Amino acid sequence: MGRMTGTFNRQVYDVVRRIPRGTVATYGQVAALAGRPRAARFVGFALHANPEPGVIPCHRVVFRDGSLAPGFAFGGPDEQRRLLEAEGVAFVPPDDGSENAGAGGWRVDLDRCQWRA
DNA sequence: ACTATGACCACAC
DNA sequence: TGTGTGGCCATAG
Repeated sequence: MGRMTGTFNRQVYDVVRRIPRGTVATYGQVAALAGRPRAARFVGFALHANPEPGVIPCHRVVFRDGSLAPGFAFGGPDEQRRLLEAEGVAFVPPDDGSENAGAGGWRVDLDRCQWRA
């Protein structure tokens, strides 16, 4: 395994690894903890290049809004939501009042489950 | 060696 | 209140 990760990515993975079970962190939050408050965008790419699936809990990283990533790599947003619910993460229905949506409408209750460093 | 692009978020107008 | 744009890491072609 050659060095395929730069300093920033390693910082990101290290932060994500420290997210406690049953809690979630936002991309911006991870970016800030990694030392790049304005690099939330690159956190997404860093996690997409997840070198150790199953080891790095990238499913605990969500949008600032609490919504999940549209193209989750482990089997779709529905799988990510399943993993989070299994850990006891609380979800809230869409503001619209329409709960027919799958994982797209439901969002994580950041008020209660966001990780605080 | 250079260009293009990708799981986002905060701010200006 | 809504829309547009900048930020700036790493990888592939």
